[in-house]
Amino acid sequence: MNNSRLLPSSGQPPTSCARVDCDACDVRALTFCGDLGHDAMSAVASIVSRIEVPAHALLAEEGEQSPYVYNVTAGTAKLYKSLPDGRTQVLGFLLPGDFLGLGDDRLGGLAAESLTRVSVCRFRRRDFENLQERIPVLGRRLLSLAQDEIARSREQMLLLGRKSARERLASFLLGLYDRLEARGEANDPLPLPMTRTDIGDYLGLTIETVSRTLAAFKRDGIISLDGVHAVRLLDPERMRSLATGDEADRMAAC
Amino acid sequence: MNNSRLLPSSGQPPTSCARVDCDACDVRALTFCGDLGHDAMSAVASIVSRIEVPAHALLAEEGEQSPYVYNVTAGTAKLYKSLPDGRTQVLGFLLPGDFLGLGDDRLGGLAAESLTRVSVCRFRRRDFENLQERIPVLGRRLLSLAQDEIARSREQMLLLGRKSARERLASFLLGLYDRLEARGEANDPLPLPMTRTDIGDYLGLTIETVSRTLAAFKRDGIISLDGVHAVRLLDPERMRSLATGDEADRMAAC
DNA sequence: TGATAGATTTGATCTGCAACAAACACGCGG
DNA sequence: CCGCGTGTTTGTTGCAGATCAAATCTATCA
Repeated sequence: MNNSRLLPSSGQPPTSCARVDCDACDVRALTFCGDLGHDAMSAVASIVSRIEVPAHALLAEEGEQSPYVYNVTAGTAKLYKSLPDGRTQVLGFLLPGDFLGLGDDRLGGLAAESLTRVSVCRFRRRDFENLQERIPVLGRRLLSLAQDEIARSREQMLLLGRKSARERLASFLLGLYDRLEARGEANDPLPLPMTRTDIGDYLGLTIETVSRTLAAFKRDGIISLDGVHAVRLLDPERMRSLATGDEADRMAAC
Repeated sequence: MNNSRLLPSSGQPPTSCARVDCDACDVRALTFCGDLGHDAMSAVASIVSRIEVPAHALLAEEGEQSPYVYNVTAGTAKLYKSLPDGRTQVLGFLLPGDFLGLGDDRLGGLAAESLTRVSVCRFRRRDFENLQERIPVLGRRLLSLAQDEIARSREQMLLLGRKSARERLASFLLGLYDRLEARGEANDPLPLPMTRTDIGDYLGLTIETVSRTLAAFKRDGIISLDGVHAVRLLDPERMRSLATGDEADRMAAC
């Protein structure tokens, strides 16, 4: 069913392995490297590999601990888990600046797949854990990232357990909008690199419901579709009230 | 709607504040205190208060950062988040040995309420964070707990997004069963200190569906009910295959 | 440019669970 | 021991979203 290529986990990296220039990195502030001093940074730089990953490649597989952890610097990836019969839940989308490697070594683990061409900083998990021992601030930074992740997961549990399809879509679009905003990336035509299937699997809906709900938003003048992989939020604040359930769909018949 | 009493957050503790004897603590191994040396332990002991909390008291409220973090040593509590119109999602149940304070200071935060009488070790958040700075192993231990939490949350997202009502109930019962097992606590008549409403809000179902599904399990001979607040899992392995969706309900009509 | 396969949209129908309703159990205080 | 309130079970009905089906769009490549 999933015919993605798995990245070779050893040997030469798929593409280039240029010398790493962390000073020029524009997602540093978003991840664990942000507030490291010069010595810590060179320790990090000494164990990193810059890798270019093609679209639709597996970065990690379910059921086995990935020997690597990653920091995404460009592109988009998805994290997901599946049931034996194929039902799958997308747990989140990784954007530039996001870290992959927290909690994915527990229980059944999770799978990670690039949706677009993706650039990552790759670390051997062992090396990375050693570094944590030696650089206390790194551990603290990771704990902070882990807490963000926990808070985000809880918000998503509320969505999956209690929100309607409209509220789910609104939350999703707005969440992406805000995350890109925070990164200083373009979000006015909001890019949607994932398929409708990915969106449905993220929101606990079917692709048909995703499609119909987007069509309804368009009819209601809340969004405009710019092809299949881009949306414009015509009224972000209206969208925000839809997402939180404030708006009890008062103006359905306008 | 929720008329629980909020614990006084200052002044004298609700009940006793006996001198703390961490050596005698039987949940130490389960939480962050587990592998601390003698010095670290006395540093922890110097900032802890042992508190007895009555049933149905709020330990933390949504929308504001609790000035405390807690370690549960006895009893059960629930964590939850709500939407403005009252729909609520229970995020988890705290059992003895569970830590409360990871990620609850982010975003809208969450509420925590005791279901039974609960004993906790309470720490002023500030004190606790200072301690983290001074005792590196503490931070590492918390990061590990945070990663467990992330993995558990992901499993729950899969449940909420993709599992049927039967699978959800089976997962819930089995999860509680296994957690009590891991703590060396009684689980054969499996105690259910929470209400059907709590279970429904945890699983993204209504109380009626919870009740009907339990009744169906009973008819199918998978469980027996021991009053309303205790269940016996008559065939844990059957339950396990139900929970993971392996069992495509092949034997419904027996 | 045209053929082809996969993705998306749209339509029709079905169903699992929600919503509403009412009977029932049980714990607690008088 | 009774009466009351809250929580639970059971019955009935309705609907949001799933499922099944088919038309349309889009991307890719010869």
